[in-house]
Amino acid sequence: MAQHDDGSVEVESAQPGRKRDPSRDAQILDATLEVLAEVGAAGLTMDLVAARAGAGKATIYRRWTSKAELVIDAVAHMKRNQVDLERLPDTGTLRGDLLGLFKPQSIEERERRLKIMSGLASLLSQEQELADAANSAVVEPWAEAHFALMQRAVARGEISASADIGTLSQVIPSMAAYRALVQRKPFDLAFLVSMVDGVVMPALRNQPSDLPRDLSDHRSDHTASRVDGSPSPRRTTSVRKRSKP
Amino acid sequence: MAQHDDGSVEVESAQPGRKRDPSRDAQILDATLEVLAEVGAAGLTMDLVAARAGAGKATIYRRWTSKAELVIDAVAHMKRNQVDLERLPDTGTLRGDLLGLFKPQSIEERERRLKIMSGLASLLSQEQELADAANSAVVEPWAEAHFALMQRAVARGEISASADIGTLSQVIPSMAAYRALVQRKPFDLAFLVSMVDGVVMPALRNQPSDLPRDLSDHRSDHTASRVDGSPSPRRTTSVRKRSKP
DNA sequence: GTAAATCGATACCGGTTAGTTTCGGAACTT
DNA sequence: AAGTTCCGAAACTAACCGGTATCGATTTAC
Repeated sequence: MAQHDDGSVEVESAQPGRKRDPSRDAQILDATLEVLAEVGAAGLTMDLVAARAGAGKATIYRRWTSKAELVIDAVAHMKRNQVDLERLPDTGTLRGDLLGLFKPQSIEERERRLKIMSGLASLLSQEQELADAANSAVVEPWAEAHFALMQRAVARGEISASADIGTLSQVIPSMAAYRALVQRKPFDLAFLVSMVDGVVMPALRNQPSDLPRDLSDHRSDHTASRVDGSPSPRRTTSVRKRSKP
Repeated sequence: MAQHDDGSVEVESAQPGRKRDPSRDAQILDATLEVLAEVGAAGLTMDLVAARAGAGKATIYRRWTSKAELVIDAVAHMKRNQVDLERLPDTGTLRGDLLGLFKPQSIEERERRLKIMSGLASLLSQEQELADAANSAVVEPWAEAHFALMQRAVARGEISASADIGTLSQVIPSMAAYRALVQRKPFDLAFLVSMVDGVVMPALRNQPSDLPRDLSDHRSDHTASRVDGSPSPRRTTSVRKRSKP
């Protein structure tokens, strides 16, 4: 900023002409998020965003240099109104607090966020199939292994039979995958040890059954379907073609 | 299949000519995975795959109808050689078994898988920035909230101060994100309850410190950086441009 | 009122890439 | 050896899309 002799700071002399509306930015970012949630990042085009925002492409390029920057900015934009750390639930018990996080913040807002997140992943899965394939190729077998190990530990009496090993067997594989996929941190021994010693082993040493239940006690719908620990039937994603039409 | 009067089944009469080599399929799928790991799904082109496989594009299109099917098939293909449920470690303790899973299976093979998975997500992160933005917009604030709640529960004496709340505060948000991103299952109350009652609460009720340690006791490098539970400085992903060059 | 600046719309350019076609050669069957 | 089928290479087509340029309309400061 240029400093003048008289100590005044140089001000851009006001020019005639229309002013750029800054609130337009948010509208465009919102439109971007909507398109993202609908067609996914793979199907997102600048023309779609422009049409949705009721704007010209030129207007968008006047504000962001590229599609990449627009999308990144839009995703960062959705941070606003996220969980408010000043207004946390306070029910007296940790369990109540954790569950309380579910309701207070507008539930449809979280739904929207997850939809956008799915839209991002629809990069991953223009066809949902791809995400399925990745999950069943990497995470599921791993979770099955954990499940089998835990089941064996139950059998030998090392851990309580009432532990929710269906859920617990998915914790490390899922978090490792998320870590690799999004956080891009290595799956190293340090991570594994803190997961085993900080999460899984402590959890296994407690029976969840003697905890208070103030919400309906849904049993997990996502527990491993392999109750016997047997290997799952290998899902053959056979999309091979036999002959061309 | 046509049935004849004499009871014999019609057999395709063998024709002269070269036979299609089925092992070529696996080579092409492997090439696809290699390319996937190197340039990501976004940068994957049929020409790259063909070149890597030493094949013509026509050969690929003779076997798969589209790029999407090829990639899905390739991802499903990598399921082979996954964790072998028949050869699980057996160290006598669950903790040992869980940690034992880390070594036995060829470690570079798992590295490769995670690389492929990252390749898939490089859709997500043509620029790593996008994944960062998504993570810090959705998961991090959520984990911070959990961290704050847990810290409060420690302060009031409800849970042990030795619990690894840095790691534990990330469990539910990360798994919810993975669930939304890849598994495409809803984040509903049933899931939340089984995570809270099956994983987090049981884990919090145990001190990890009195567990046996037979591996170096790395403390988690991934614990929440907010040790005081204060809201993080809002990361302004400001990629906006000021003026066109 | 007028000049400057932004606006939405639209046409356009250029690069990329999925998918097709063609072709000469090689392999396998009879 | 002959006939047939598959092969890799490469040229080709067509579509899509990011990004730019242009234009007439509109707004606002002076």
